[in-house]
Amino acid sequence: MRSNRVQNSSRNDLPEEGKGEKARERILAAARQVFAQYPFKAASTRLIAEAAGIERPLIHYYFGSKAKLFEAVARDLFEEFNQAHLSFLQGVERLPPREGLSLYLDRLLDYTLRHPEPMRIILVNMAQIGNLDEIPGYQYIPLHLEEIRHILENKVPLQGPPSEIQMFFLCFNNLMISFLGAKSCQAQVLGLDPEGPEYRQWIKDALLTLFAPWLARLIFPDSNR
Amino acid sequence: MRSNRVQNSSRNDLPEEGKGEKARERILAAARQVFAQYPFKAASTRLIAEAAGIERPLIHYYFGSKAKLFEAVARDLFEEFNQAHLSFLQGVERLPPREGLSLYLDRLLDYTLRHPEPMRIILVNMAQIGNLDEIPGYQYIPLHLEEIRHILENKVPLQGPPSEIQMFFLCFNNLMISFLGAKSCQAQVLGLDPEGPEYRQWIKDALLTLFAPWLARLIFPDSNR
DNA sequence: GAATGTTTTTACAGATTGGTAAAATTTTTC
DNA sequence: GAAAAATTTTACCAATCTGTAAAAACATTC
Repeated sequence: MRSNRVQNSSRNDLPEEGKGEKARERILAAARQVFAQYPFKAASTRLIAEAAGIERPLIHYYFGSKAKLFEAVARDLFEEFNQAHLSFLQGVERLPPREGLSLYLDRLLDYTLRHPEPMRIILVNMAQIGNLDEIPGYQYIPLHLEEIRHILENKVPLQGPPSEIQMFFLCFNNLMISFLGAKSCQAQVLGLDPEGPEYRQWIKDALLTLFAPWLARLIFPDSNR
Repeated sequence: MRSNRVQNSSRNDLPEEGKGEKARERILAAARQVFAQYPFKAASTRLIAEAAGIERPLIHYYFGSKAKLFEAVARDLFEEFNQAHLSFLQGVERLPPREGLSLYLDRLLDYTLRHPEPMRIILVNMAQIGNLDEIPGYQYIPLHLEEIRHILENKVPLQGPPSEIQMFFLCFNNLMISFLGAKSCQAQVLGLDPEGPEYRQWIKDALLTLFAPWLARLIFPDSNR
C-alpha cells in the first residue's frame, strides 16, 4: 500500500489537493531548502521535518526513505529548471553573440538568485558521485547537465565541433555552479556581500569576459579571422 | 596537559620521531584522505581511525576534536600546495602566454592528479562556508585562494587592472576545483574515464581555450588591438 | 453511523556519532 | 629498576540518526 503511495507522482486527475497531498508538498518544499543547504548526509530528516512543520516519520510515510525524498526533490527541481531554461533562451539567437549572452545571463541570474537550490544541490553533492555510498538521486545531476546542453544546442545556432560546444557548455555551467552555489566563499575572496547586487554584477562580468569571445567564434566561425 | 599536546605543532627541535609523533602523522595522513572524500560531517572519526589503523579516541588525544583535526589537515595541505605552486611558476613568465600557461597547466595537473586532496577538500566543503555550523578550518579555503592569487601576481607580469586579474584567477581556479574535485561527475557527462589521460587532456584543452586569450590580453594589453 | 481508508502521532529500536574517563600498556627519566 | 610520563586500549555516554510499528485521530465511503 505504501509503495503505491510513493510511486504515485501524477496528480493531474485530482480536482483538489487532499490533506496528504498538502503534506507531501510541504515536505518537498522543505526538503528542497535543506538539501540545498547541506550535503545529503548532513541534511537530516529531523531538519527537514522541522522545516516542513511535520512529524519526522511522515517523511517515510510519504516518500519511503530520505534517499527517495532526495530523488523526488531533484527530479522536480531540475525539471522546473529545464522549463525555465527554455524561456531564458527566447529571442537570444536573434541577437549578436555578446548581447545574446548578456540577455541570457540576466535571465539566468534572475532565476537562480531567486531559486538558488539547483546550483547549490549540484555543488554540495556533485563530488559524491562515484562514491560507494552514492544514492540514486545523484544521477539527476549529470543528467541535468546533459539536458541543459541539449536545450542550448537546439536553440542557439552554434557552428563549432560538438566536442567544443560541449566544452563551452561545461565550463560555463561549472562556473555558474561554483559562483552561485558557494556564494559566501567566493564573495569573501572578493570582499563583496554575497547577496548584494555587486556580486551579481561581478558574476555577469566574469562570464561575459570569459565566454562572449568564445561564443562569437562558435556562432561565426570564420568572421573573426 | 592535553591542550599543550594539541597546540604543540612545531617539531623542529626533536632529533627523531617518537611513537606519538608517528601516530599523529598517520592520523593526519588518513584524515587527509577521508576529508578529501567526504564533506566534513560525513567524514566520521571512525572512518579516519580505520584509515589510520588506530583506535578512535586517539584522534581526540592527539588533536582534541574532529574540527581541530580538520584545521590541522587543511593548514598542512594548503601550505604544501602553496609551496608546490611556487615551483609550477618557475620559468613560466619567460614564455609566450599560451606556452607559459600550457607549461603551468602541465605542472599543476601533474601535482593535482597525484595530490587530489586540496581540490577535493575545497569542493566538498566550500559551500558550507557561511553556514551556522561552519567550523574554523573552513576559513583556510578562501585564505588559500587568496594566497594562490598573490603568488601568481608576484611571479607573472600581468598588466591589467587588479580587479580583472582577480577575476581571471577566480574563474581559473574555480574551474580547476570543479574539474578535479568532481571528476566522476564531469567525466560522466563527457563520456570519459575520470582517471584516464583523455580526461586530463580535456581539462588542459578547456583551460587553454578559455584562458590563453585572456592571459595574453593581461600580459600584452595593447598588442592585440 | 459503522466500516474502511488515510493521515498523523507516539513510541521504539538498532546503529552511528563525537567525545570522555579510566585502565592497561609502553616508554622515558633518573 | 622504580617512578613518572606518554601512549594506547577499553568501556562508557549522551545525542543523533534513519527507519519501523502501532496506536490514535481524521476523512471518506456506503
